[in-house]
Amino acid sequence: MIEIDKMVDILKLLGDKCRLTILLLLQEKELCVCEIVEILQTSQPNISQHMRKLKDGGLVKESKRGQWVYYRLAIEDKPFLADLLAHLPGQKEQLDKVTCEDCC
Amino acid sequence: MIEIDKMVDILKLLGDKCRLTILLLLQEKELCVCEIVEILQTSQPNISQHMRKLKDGGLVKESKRGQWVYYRLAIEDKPFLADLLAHLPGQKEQLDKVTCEDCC
DNA sequence: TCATTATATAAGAAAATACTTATATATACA
DNA sequence: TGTATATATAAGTATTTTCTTATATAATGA
Repeated sequence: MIEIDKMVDILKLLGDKCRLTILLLLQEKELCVCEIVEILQTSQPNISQHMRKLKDGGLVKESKRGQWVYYRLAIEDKPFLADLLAHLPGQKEQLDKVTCEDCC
Repeated sequence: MIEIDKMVDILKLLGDKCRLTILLLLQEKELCVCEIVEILQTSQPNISQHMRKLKDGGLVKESKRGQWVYYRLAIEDKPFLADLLAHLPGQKEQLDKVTCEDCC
């Protein structure tokens, strides 16, 4: 059982196209900021700020490796979220477009 | 399968404490505007505007009966929403507080 | 028809949100 | 140590959102 306020916070995070797409991407595999920037075609600070919100909301976790910061999905404790994401189109094609040559 | 944009719209609707609580209430039974106003302790125009958003988003349906407008949940086509609501505390106690003497 | 009640709509204020540009921090490597 | 790259943070702006107050619409019943 989740408290309403907590759920509202989570749903606010999901109710943004950029962040929802990021979560879909992370479903496939962990990604670094620069990869997400390239896939979503937006600015680096924009993604960085979205990632901080997702991290603060407990939906992703980060691991620093070298100069890169990799983010991965962290919703094991929120099965309804996995169910929700499963109702959305996969983003594998988006991932194929980005190669490590581009950034990391 | 649902399009991302459509899902974002739905999640924006849910990412508000007032609207999310309304959906939880409607899970129990259909309610008229004045009942929701009393339970949520807010203004009538506020609820009326929230109901219009929920209606426009296809999450509730209305039936006019006399001077009253009753709203009911309309998420049969969105099973992930029912699943999500099931993870939240029920609102039956809130409903008990309101009697038909108060308004309708 | 007039007054009352329920609901909707309109307009405006205040707050929250998303994005931009500029800058700071941190790591890698020559 | 100095430069380049990746990421984060700060500050400002523009947009969106929520709520309020005032008013309109619609149904009821005397």
